[in-house]
Amino acid sequence: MAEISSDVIRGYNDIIILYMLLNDPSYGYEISKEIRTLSEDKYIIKETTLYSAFTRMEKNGFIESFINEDLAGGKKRTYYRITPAGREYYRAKCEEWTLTKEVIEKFIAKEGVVK
Amino acid sequence: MAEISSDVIRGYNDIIILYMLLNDPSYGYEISKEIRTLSEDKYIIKETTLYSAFTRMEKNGFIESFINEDLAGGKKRTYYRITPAGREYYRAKCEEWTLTKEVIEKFIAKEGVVK
DNA sequence: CTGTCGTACTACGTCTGTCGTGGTAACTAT
DNA sequence: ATAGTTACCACGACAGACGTAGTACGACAG
Repeated sequence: MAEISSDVIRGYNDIIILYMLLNDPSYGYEISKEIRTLSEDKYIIKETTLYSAFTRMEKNGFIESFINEDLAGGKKRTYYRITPAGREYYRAKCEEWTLTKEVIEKFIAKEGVVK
Repeated sequence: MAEISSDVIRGYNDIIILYMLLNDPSYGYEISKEIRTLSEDKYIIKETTLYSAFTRMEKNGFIESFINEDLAGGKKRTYYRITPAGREYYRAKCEEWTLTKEVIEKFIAKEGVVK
C-alpha cells in the first residue's frame, strides 16, 4: 500500500481536521483515528502534526477548545469545536483545492506521453 | 483570480518542473514562463523556488545540467535535462498524486453538508 | 548616451508546517 | 506484573518555499 508523503499532504491537514469538526466537536485521539478510517488507512496523521495544527488553528480563530471533565475516572479531554471563521476558512480551502487540482492535472502526463 | 498558496502546491513543484523537461531540455527562465502559460496564469512559480528545485533535483540525480555557450553575444545559459531516474521519479509522483487526490476528496464536503 | 525593461540567474537568511524523540499519566486486559 | 490503549505535550531539527537583494548583459526609447 502506497503511502502519502508529508510534503504532498502539506497544506491539506487543516481541511482534513476541520472536516472532522463540521458536524460535532471532537478531540485529538478520536480525530486521528477517524482520519485513518475515512482514508482507508491511506493517510495516518502524525500526533505531533495534529496537535500542532490544533494550536495553530485555535490561534487563528478557526477552532475553539473546551475541556470535558465529566469522564469516567475523573479524566479530562480537550475537545475542539469549529468556529464560523473556521467554516469560512474550510470553504475557501476547498475552493482552492478545486483550483489546485485543475492546475496540477495539467502537469500530469497522459499514458504514453512519458516514453 | 484566486491564487494558489505555496503550502498547497508544495510537493508538486518537482513534477511540474519535470513535466516541462519530459520532451526537451530547457532552462529556468523559459520553464517559469511555460508554467505560467500552461496553468493559464493560475500558478506563477517563484524564481528562488525554481532554482533551488533545480539544485535539489540535480543533487538527487533527477536532472542534469549543461551549459549552452553558443548563444548570440557570447551569453551562457544553464539547461537541464531529465534523467531516467527523473522519469521514474516523475512517474511515481504522478501515481502518488492520484492516491492523494482520492484521499483529500474524502475530506471535501459536498454542497449542503456544510450548513 | 542614459535609463528602463527583459533576460538569466545566484546568494543569503527567514519562516512555517511536519516530524522524530521522548515523556507523562491513567485505565484495561492478560 | 506488565503490556497495550487512550490522550496529550514539549522540544528541537529539517526541508521547501519565499523575500530581498544583487549581478550582468542586450535591446530599445527618448
